[in-house]
Amino acid sequence: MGEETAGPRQRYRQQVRAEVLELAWQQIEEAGASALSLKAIAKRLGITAPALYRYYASRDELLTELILSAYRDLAEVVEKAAGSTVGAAPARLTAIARAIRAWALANTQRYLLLYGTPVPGYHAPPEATALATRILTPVLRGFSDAGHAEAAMRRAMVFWTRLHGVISLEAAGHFAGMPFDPAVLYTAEVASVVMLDD
Amino acid sequence: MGEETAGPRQRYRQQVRAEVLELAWQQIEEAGASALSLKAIAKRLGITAPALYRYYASRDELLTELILSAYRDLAEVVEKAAGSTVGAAPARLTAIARAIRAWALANTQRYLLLYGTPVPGYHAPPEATALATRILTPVLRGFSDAGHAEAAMRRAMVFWTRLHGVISLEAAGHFAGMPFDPAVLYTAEVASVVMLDD
DNA sequence: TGTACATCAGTGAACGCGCGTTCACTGATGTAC
DNA sequence: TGTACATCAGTGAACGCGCGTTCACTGATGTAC
Repeated sequence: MGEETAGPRQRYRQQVRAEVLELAWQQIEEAGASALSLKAIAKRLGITAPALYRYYASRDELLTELILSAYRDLAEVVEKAAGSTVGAAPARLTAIARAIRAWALANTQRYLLLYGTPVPGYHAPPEATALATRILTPVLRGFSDAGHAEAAMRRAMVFWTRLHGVISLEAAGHFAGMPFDPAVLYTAEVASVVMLDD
Repeated sequence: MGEETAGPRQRYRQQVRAEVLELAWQQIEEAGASALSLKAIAKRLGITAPALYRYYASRDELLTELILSAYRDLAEVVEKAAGSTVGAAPARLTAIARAIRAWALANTQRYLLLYGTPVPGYHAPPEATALATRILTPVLRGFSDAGHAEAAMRRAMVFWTRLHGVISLEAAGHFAGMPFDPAVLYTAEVASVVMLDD
């Protein structure tokens, strides 16, 4: 009790914590997750490094917070896309796929932090796995209209891997040398799995 | 001229260069590419760090050598798989796909170095792009049996992205929380693109 | 075969850098009476 | 409304660490005569 009536200090705390996250994202977006540095964030905040420890206990805790908030962000995007689309399942799945790609391209490093090469030495908390499945839930629901549970699961996995295949290569810049438009490829891949029947 | 008659010093040089690469791979396989450290390699070689500069001019040059040799390695694997399979194109493509996955799982970090999140601050040389297309060439040839060039190209890209989708998520450990066998999924995905017709 | 010289692998000390993290402290802000 | 006290955000100095890289050097090895 007393937690819901946050005093001015609590409010300030939350605000600075959010600012730290924001600056951390900027830093990651510029140079990748392994370049995340508490000292650099402190400098940009106009604060000395030790002061940061008032808000995050360690670099790992900050990284955890970043990953969880990215998962939550993406989960909301996916759920919103699923919710705002009326009509049949295929249309809903297509909307989800589009939303994911848009989010991934707008937040390249954030996407790679979630689904790319793992940060060496860092182990994600169990909560991350829970959020990852939460993101897949609307997809699973989209496929469960027709067929039994196991078939729906398999198609959800195909949905995930096919989309990730295009997005991750694009986000990592590996399409640079290829004479092919990833957007066109993506649309085709989405259709391939949404229309799939077996 | 005179290059082909390598003296003992030249031979020794090449041998140490190869040893350095080997230790670098071990290091990368253990802690990711961003953990690559000249000092650590030197220590493992039983040599002081400055001595390494006799063999590689900088960390970047070593990284370039690592990336190029990984590309060459994978290219050989793919070409060998393509060459040793007699018969129709689908069988050849399936063999290629199997070889790629086997290589990727045996050399997780090496695969991620080529196709995963790019190393921050490092820019691959143009030669890398050439090797990347060389790897795709047997795939392209496998699809060019039927259809015009552009269609073959598109199917090669689909081959690439679908396989990468499964492999990269598996290599990065993102299948851990999923109730699905990536090997089964991979086989199905390979079949999906090899059998594809449109 | 023996000697003089050139080559060059490897050493040890040192550089400047940025990192995460600790510690004892100051001083402003909020709270209780 | 005014004062005394507690809280706690932020400071500054310092720690140990590992990094890439340079420099002048030593000493073993290969080469030319």
